[in-house]
Amino acid sequence: MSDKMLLPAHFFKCLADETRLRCLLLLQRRGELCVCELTQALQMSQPKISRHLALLRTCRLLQDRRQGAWVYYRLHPDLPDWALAVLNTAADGLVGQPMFAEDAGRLTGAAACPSDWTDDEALGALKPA
Amino acid sequence: MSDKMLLPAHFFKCLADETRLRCLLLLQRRGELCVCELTQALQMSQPKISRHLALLRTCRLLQDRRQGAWVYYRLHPDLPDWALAVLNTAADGLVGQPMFAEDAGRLTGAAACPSDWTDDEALGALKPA
DNA sequence: CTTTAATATATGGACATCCGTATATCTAAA
DNA sequence: TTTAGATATACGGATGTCCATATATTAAAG
Repeated sequence: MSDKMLLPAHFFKCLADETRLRCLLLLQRRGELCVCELTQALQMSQPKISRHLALLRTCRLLQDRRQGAWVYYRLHPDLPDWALAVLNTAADGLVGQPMFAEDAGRLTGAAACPSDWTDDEALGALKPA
Repeated sequence: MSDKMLLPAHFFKCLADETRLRCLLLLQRRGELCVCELTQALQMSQPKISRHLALLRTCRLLQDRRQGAWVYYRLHPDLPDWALAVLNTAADGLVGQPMFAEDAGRLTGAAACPSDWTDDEALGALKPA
């Protein structure tokens, strides 16, 4: 859990929890999501989601970006090739399973935070406030 | 841990231990190995290897085959497509890392059990003894 | 039946993980 | 500065994991 290289077994431990796996697969598909969107998609308590996201950030699987009151998470851009390949393969293979499909479905619904911006807008606007 | 469908998070938990991951990747490459070969390749105690293999068999990731005093393990033929795809992707991406390359290297060395048979010979011969 | 080699399991302790609940932090706006 | 919403962390307790050691099982050979 330090700043060392990502060990394969450690990486898989991150995927070995249903909450974390569902977050990661959703982020692999959607690119970037805030905590409240994930909370709504997975229908879990905010502290539970937040705790797992913090774990994934500490392990360098996720990167966070603060924008006002919201914190957006995405897959870490420095993820090793093998890890990204595993995530992509897992997402491709599991996207059809009900649990993950339903998570994605709940995401298209009500969006309480400004998540309908494009990435460029989200990254460029409202920052030099 | 029962006879239910393989849950993704449960599958990844099986990969989340270094010993189990090394066994699985070796089996993905070599097809079939006995306990003593794995013990030698990973340089770990026999009870430790055996315990992890039993876990993987219980979870339906591995299938075992008894041949005389030896027990051979291989990836379970009924593994779901998504699980096999993840294993293949992981093996492709990790085969170059020292730890896994060294495991494979120790396998080519001294073979105490009749592991130099082909699969056909191993499956067909010496059975109606 | 005894021995030996290969493999499996039992036991118990050290440590890690996960969760719900409560509370703290942070930001924007009033 | 107060308020409110979004997010993070602390605290305990229940449960799970991993290991080393010792012992049991199984099969072939003698």
